Amino acid sequence: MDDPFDLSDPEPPGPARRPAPPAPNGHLERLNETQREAVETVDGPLLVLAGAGTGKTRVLTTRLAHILMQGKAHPGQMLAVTFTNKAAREMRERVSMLVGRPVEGWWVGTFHHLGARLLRYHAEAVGLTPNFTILDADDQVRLVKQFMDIHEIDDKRFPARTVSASIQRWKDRGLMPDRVTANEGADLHDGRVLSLYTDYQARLRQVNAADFGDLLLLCLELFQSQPDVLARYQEQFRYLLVDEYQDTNVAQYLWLRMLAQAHKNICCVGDDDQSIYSWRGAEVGNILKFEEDFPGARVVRLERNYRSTPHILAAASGLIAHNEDRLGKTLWTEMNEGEPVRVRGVWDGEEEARVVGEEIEVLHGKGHKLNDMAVLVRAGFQTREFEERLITIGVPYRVIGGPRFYERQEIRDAVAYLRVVAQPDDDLAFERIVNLPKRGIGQATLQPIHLLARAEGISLVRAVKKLIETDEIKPRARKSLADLLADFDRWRGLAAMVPHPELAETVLDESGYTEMWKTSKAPEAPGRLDNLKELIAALEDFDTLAAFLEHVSLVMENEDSLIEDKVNLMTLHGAKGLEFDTVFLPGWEEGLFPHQRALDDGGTGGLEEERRLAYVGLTRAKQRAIVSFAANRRIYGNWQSAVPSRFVDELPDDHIEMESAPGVYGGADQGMGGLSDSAGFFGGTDWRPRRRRGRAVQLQDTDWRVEAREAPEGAFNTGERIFHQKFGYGRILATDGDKLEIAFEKAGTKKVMKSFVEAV
DNA sequence: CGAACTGCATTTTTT
DNA sequence: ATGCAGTTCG
Repeated sequence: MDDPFDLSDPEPPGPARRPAPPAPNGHLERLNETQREAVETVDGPLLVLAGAGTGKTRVLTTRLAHILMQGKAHPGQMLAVTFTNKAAREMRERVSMLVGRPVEGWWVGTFHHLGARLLRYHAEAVGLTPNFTILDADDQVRLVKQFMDIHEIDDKRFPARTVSASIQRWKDRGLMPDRVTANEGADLHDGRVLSLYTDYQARLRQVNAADFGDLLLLCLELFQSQPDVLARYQEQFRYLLVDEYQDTNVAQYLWLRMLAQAHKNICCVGDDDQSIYSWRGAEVGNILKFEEDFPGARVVRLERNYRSTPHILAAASGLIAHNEDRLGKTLWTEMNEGEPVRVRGVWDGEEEARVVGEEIEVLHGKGHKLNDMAVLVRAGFQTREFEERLITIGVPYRVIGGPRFYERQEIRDAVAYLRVVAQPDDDLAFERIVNLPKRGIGQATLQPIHLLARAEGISLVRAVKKLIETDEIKPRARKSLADLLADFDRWRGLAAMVPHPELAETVLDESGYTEMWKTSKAPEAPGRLDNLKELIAALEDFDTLAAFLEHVSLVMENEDSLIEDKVNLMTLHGAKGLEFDTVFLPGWEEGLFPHQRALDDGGTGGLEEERRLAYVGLTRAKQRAIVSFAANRRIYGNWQSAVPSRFVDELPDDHIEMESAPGVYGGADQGMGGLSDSAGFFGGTDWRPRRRRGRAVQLQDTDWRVEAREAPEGAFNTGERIFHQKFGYGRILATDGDKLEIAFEKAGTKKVMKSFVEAV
């Protein structure tokens, strides 16, 4: 597909080539009334409000298949846009499945992917060449950093990360530097951030690069400056489909609106109650005002839920009803009642993890798959406690959303080498590897190069070329640089001769990069070498080096095979779009969830977004949801008492069941005294959840009184040998308030509550 | 130029 | 507690 306007499908259009329909409308029969309406309302703007678990993906894919099979459009005339590559891939697969053969030539992908594709065809029109580099978040920050000093930005108050984020936010709103109002620009460090943005943008052009925001913004620029180009795409895209519309930002909205103008067949699918990304520029407003933006729009609500039990659904609905800013939906289901959502107070994070671990073991023992269970936390660091616990009890788990393959240092280094070869003016890549492995090129050498590059508006590599002719650089460094440039040239020559995986291997070897890790005695060095091998292997999957590099910038993803049976640990954000039989929702405490930070700088809106997060969490559960909160939590190394989240109180009583921690441990009297005066969390020994006055609490007070264990208070001395129910025998290393640091014979050194320890 | 030290912040994340 | 980044010293 080199011609952007080439609409041809591999096969000629027309009824003759339509796939032999297994049953013409067979796909529609598996849909309910409203789903069917959403699928069949093909012409004109359509907003599908798809509540959690209402079969959104099925509607989406069936709709696309329907359009194709009705012969309304051929693939090249359809554009379907998603946020993640995973979603795009799924859509591609499922539509092909429905149609009964691979669908080729349609525009499916992420906003950025499609934006990049358009820009490659029209790069010159926006001041780039077609092989422009796509900068990832890390590159952006480093580029910003280079301008910090020139603009005299106080990096205490405005670190490069923050400045970069501000630029991103402007871009999210479709604002190039000249469009940011003076007023608003002045707000940020007297306009210094804005002027940096101007320079940053100019620099991107100079080095033939685009950041993520540009992939959309430059499209907008293109469409504005070349109406004929826009017109041809408008004509081409007869049917547009947008997934997760509540997550779109202004730039994406503008992009869509422009492209949809001719045929106005745009279908946006989303759920305002699941909008949890405002902090990265998403505008819930887009979904709230769809009907204004596209006059005559139909709105279809998908409200029948196929995922969760009535109790779970009711709990989630009751919670989200506390939000004001919503379109409103009423989810219902025909499933059997199921279990109420369980809500459990525990003493501290450790107990929380232990109790979750026990529950997992019990369920697993009853034949439930670990894959069907998930622990969803508010913040990444919270997974640690659960990981430790799961390791101790030997339950396999995976953490979803950890560091990704292409974000690893060695991979980024290697990719930088490839970028330097493929994109000669790629400054960021050049800087990354210029002294890696060590070539004796430090700040002193780099500075004049930067100055020249800046002064003449040329790339660093070009500046180096000029400077090594002079004696401005010390001989040693000059030699190094000259050698390096010679290497670059040689590699570029080689690029035409050998397949790119081989080229990559050569580059990494000859540059000394591989050698660097081979000789490294760092414990992680062998792993890094393995990763480099994996990278070379990954190159085989691409036709060209350029294709690979685009993939690296745009498609950084984790693929953890779901083949092995493991418990899933992830953040609530990471869980959106997923579902599990059993969902654990720990850490429901004020300050942690809702997160203090969201409250502080998000105000009411921030709170509502947190509540939507809670809603997302609950609605991930098919069979069981277990919410928990701890009375004490260690935050940044020190213990703090905690108050249960307001969200706990917002769960409707009829659909929850308050529990004490099961098992012999459980809260217990011990240490309660120290707590009751601070947080008022429990009312003395007779602990009962706060503020749940007089309502139908399932368990009686007596149930809350957990069997007290004979905990020999204060009887422990350093060096003493003890026994712990879970960790076994050990020796006390130190005492720390209610806790003891103990060297266990099997489990290693841990801090445990005094109350769980018995003298031997 | 590189290694050690000190200080500081520490939500969420895709592309 | 911990990690990262910037600074300082060898």
